[in-house]
Amino acid sequence: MRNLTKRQSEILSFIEEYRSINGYPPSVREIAKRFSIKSPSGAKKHIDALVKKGYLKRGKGARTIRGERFYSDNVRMVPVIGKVAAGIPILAVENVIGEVPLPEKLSEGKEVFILQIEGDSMVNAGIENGDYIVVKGQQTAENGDIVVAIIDGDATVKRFFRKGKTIILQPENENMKPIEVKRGDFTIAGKVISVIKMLNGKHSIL
Amino acid sequence: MRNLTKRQSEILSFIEEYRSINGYPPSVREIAKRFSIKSPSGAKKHIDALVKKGYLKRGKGARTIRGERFYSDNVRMVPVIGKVAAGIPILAVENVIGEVPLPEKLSEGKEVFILQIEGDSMVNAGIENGDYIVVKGQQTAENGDIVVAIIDGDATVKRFFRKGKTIILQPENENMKPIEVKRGDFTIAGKVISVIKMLNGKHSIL
DNA sequence: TCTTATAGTATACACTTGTTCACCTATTTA
DNA sequence: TAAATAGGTGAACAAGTGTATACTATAAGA
Repeated sequence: MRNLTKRQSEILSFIEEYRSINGYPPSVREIAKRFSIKSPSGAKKHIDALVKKGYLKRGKGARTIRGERFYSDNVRMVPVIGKVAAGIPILAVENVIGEVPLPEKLSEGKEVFILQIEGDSMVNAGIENGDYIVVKGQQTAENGDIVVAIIDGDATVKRFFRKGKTIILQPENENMKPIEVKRGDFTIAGKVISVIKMLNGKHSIL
Repeated sequence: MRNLTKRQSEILSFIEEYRSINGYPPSVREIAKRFSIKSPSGAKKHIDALVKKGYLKRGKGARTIRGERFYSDNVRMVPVIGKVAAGIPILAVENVIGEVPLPEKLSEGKEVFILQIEGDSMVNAGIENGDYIVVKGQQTAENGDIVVAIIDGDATVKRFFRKGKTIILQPENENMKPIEVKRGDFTIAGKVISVIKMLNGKHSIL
């Protein structure tokens, strides 16, 4: 990546901003208009320079300016689950207290939901009381995965291990002991794919 | 939002996917081609239906299809900053490696950006190597805030304290000592408002 | 039965858009 | 000094693109 002139940098910023706001890139003439350049060829020179320096790419046809960076801007609405009521499936509408739009990489797969953590059993994994976890709904897990497990109707977050026929749910807290599950009323609700910590005032994601 | 027909749903998905891959939406004829519709007006009918049902909006000119749910006002595109190059302002385009849409509560204010953490100096605050922090750009801070500080061109994340005239940058790691800053080349880039931990495969938010 | 919505074909047209070419002026570099 | 780079103007043109119109056909509802 070579250095940009002040003008080129301004124009690149405008293209990014325009695209971010509108969802599609500006036309050459719109760029020219924004910078009071009176001829489309004037703006084109800048675009060509930005392409040459590796900041932009061009497709065929109208409005096909493309930033070299990858834009992961698919957004999916993800339900936020409140206190899980006993006997009601975790994703049932009764448990949903809100919805949050999350980007693709934070909401991979289809059955994704958000839970707020109560308790300190996973502090050593960086998951603290009040944090939100993004959970990918699945019924299986591999050794070492952090999972949301339902034991006798109560949801709990632990690290999952299977040793032969017994399943061990391991807290990440030196003051707490692992839970050994022997096929009681036990299901895996999902796997934790990311953690969101709110440090602002209300500590709320909604 | 009214229901979509199977065909309309397919076409909406294609538009979203195309835009996600290319950075700009498809033209009417490209949509027609993809679905072996032999006339542009055939594809246009579907677009009109999707607009009517509230899933798409149209601008003026070529390739100005806009997905309605991507750009609801409670989502804001937030730049992801790569390695901060010396001498270049942290938010300059040269440092930006991508963009991620974040919900309102995760992107409050205007000058918000995302940084990836290098190092373990804040582990006791639940901020670990590889985590992403959402930073609200501001030049001041209050005692106890976790801030991104620039010292001699290097960006560092620490807890901020001011005692009289000296500023103390406190790591959250028992193995590290606090840094005392005496008004050298020191600026605050922003305050950390949330932390995003990626536990999935690639640990990448992009 | 009539109406509406969905889905598609074919043709035509106007406007948007990208691009090229010639020409101009500074500033920087070899 | 000559050459390259950056920045800009103006006119003209070809291709891409959106849209309108007319026509056909099927399925669902009132």
